[in-house]
Amino acid sequence: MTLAEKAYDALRHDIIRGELAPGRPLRLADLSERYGMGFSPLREALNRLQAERLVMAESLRGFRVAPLSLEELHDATSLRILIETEALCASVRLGDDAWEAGIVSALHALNLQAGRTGPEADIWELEARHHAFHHALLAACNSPWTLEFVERLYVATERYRIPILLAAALPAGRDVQAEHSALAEAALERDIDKAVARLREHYLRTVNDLADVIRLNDPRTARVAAK
Amino acid sequence: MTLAEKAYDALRHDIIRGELAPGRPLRLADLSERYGMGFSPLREALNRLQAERLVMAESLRGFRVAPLSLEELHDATSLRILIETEALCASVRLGDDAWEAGIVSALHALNLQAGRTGPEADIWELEARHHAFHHALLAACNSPWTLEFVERLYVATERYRIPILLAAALPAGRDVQAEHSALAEAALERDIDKAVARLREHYLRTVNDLADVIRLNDPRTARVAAK
DNA sequence: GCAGCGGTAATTTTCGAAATTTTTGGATTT
DNA sequence: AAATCCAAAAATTTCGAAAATTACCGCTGC
Repeated sequence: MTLAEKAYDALRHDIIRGELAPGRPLRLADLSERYGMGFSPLREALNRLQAERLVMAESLRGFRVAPLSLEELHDATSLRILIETEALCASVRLGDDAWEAGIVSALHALNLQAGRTGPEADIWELEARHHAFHHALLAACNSPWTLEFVERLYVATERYRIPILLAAALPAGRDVQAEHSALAEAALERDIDKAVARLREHYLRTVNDLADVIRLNDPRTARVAAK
Repeated sequence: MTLAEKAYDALRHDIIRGELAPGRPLRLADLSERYGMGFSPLREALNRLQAERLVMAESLRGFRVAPLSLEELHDATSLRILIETEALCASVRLGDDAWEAGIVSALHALNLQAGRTGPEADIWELEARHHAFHHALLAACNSPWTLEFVERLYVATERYRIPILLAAALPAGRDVQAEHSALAEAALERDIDKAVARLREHYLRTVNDLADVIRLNDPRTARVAAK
């Protein structure tokens, strides 16, 4: 693995997890020290991330972490629902035994981690298994372009979930694991309409929860929201 | 404009137009001579194009122009229809006077160029206006993510149209300009169902024409197709 | 005939410094 | 006091060479 690839993985990892905060300038001298390499591999990684919209670049003024906005969250979620519901339809139609097994396996692993508490509870392991579960549902859709866009939108929206993940601040009255199980159940039963409806509901609830948290944390709306 | 940006534009341009053929290795020494710059800006451009799937990279083995395949054409077209029909719905719902004017203007410019013959006929100017027309239809959808994906899929499918463009080899019996006019008409009438149906038809006809030409040019299927 | 093996050439990758541009801070002027 | 300008500092961008890896080619041995 080349240094440029390591730089890409490390930067992407740190941006997605929020260790490099949205909007933060990415100075080459800093990154060079942080990741222990020269400018060349870093610039190559930054250019790749720029094309993925995780990094913004301005001519002769360097790079910064792409900012977040409530508008973008809604935009990305709407498109996600459109693309993922279509992909889910295709997967349910085309999925074979391996697809079913992948869903069962990913759901089980996700539930195991979700049930862990104390020192075993690792929010990032949970996040990885959540990602894997959603991917497993769509894996049989047989469309590389769809899977690429799904991945792009997953990453784009994952950054918005970090405050909730870190605070473990899910609203009371929502059982996300039950939603996942019901989603898997509908898919395995090959009930397209039910599966699609549950996927859409799952995302709409998530985006609403996220929007609430973001509004609460936004100083401009904090007073209004606190009413 | 930095050299890296010039390199990105030039490489993208040459790949899309087929001047750098699909599958061709992109050696840095060649590119350095071709574009008159050092390795650094070229590598940055290649990394951006890799993220856009116009270039494939393999660790320590350099870059090559991304190959084409009939499967990818069908995959990209299906997804294009899904995303663009949704974007067209939104545009028809949200579009204002400027949106309507943009469509009328782009259609007129496209028709002007399509009518030109002899030395005035410039296939690449026609292509640019075709691109602009399709963009104008969706420009009011108010979704940056959608527009990015539309652009990605347009570029991905444009490479397949080059043989037809260069040969001016459209099948007899198809009037593409009439399709464009009908599409614009339905959109301006705010008839969502009609506009969406015409857009879908437009793309399905195109992909069928392209598939025919590709099969004809493919030595493996040439004999069968010639029957 | 051909699979394996060295060694050379070609190529990619990375670094460090030079060139270029932007930013900063203070002195000067209006 | 605000605006302007200039030089120093900081940052990005680019180059050219060094380092590392792969590809090629003739050779050997079976």
